[in-house]
Amino acid sequence: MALVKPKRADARRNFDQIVAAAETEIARHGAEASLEEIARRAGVGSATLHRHFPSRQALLEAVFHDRVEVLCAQARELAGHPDPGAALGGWLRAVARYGATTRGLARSLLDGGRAAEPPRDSTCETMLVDAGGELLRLAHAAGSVRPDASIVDLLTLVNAISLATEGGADAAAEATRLTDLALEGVRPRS
Amino acid sequence: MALVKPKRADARRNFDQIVAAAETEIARHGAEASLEEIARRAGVGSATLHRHFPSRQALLEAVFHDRVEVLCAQARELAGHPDPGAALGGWLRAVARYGATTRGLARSLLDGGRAAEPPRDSTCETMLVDAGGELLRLAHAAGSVRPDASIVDLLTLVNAISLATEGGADAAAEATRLTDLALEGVRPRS
DNA sequence: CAGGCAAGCGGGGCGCCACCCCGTTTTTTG
DNA sequence: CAAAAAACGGGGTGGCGCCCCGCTTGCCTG
Repeated sequence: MALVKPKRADARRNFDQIVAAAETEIARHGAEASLEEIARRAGVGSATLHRHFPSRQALLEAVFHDRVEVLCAQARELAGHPDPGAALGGWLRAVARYGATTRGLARSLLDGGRAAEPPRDSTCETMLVDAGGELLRLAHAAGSVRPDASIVDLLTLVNAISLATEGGADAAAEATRLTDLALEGVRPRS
Repeated sequence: MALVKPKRADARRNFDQIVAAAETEIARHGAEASLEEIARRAGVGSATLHRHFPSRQALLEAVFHDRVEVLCAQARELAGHPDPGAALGGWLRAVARYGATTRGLARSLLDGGRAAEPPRDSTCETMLVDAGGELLRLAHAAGSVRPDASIVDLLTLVNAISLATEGGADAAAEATRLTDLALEGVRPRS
């Protein structure tokens, strides 16, 4: 929470240019976009890219941080909703839709979960876990969610759906439909 | 259905050796294993590998064909089960477990679904769709599955779960748990 | 405002990979 | 057994991720 180590002006400029270039390049070619190409489009040597982002995952986190923050803000907003079960469901649907339509995001979150590296705080994954955890807590209290469902389970499920539907025709609709299926269950309600 | 074009003896031998090498190499390094390394271990030039398998997907299909066939056989067996809903559920759980514990399989099925290439029949995906479709038909008839759930939906869901849990500690248990969650629904049963 | 120094830069090299060309070898066939 | 057909594989090409190291640039102090 302390202020970040101040960077030199050119370093910050390059950092931003790399993130911007990565954003368009990942949107075009997915999470496996060429780092060399990103550096080229950012007008930067490839060594500079690797210095700022020691791993592909680090770059992905930087690219998607803002978008994930938006989802977290939505979660905080929904926390005031009168029906906690509906709030949680709605948020999970939103997460699924977001992941399915934003190329690379789902893959990024998946790898983030398995990172062998120092699980630095404030990763996209922990942000979502924290924001969603509160919604789940409320839903649990209201008895509208199975008690054995954890937030990590739910996010894994939703993220898996994003991953599987990403890139298909009308990925948003597909992701929403599958999320509905998983939330309501495959067996018909009595 | 007709007999396949007879191959030369050495061609068949190399084919088999490549598949065997790919099997161990994919088990070790996942679906993105190095094709060069596979060729090397098979004692074959890389050109030979590319001649037999024009795409990575083609190789994956060859490697996993037998294992998928086993799953399909299980489905046919379960078709005689007295409770069609339980039969379908059990089979989907089995598919999830299989995909989560067999490195590369889930990825292979996912890419297979989005293949831009000639969707040749008898792919792993169509095999599973056919075998599972029969189970779903029976379950639908018995009213133990939501009518709007298609077999493609269910397999996509289950495969997504495999993909997300693959590689984690105790992937089988995790995959089974998430599949349960999706089948029963996140909302508690009344 | 000037000078020194550390922080940052990026060209270029290394090792690995997918994919393909084409002269050579092996198998089949009549 | 010889010629045609089929398959083989060494080696080339282009691209990539990653890193080393001599050079440049911005910053901070006096």
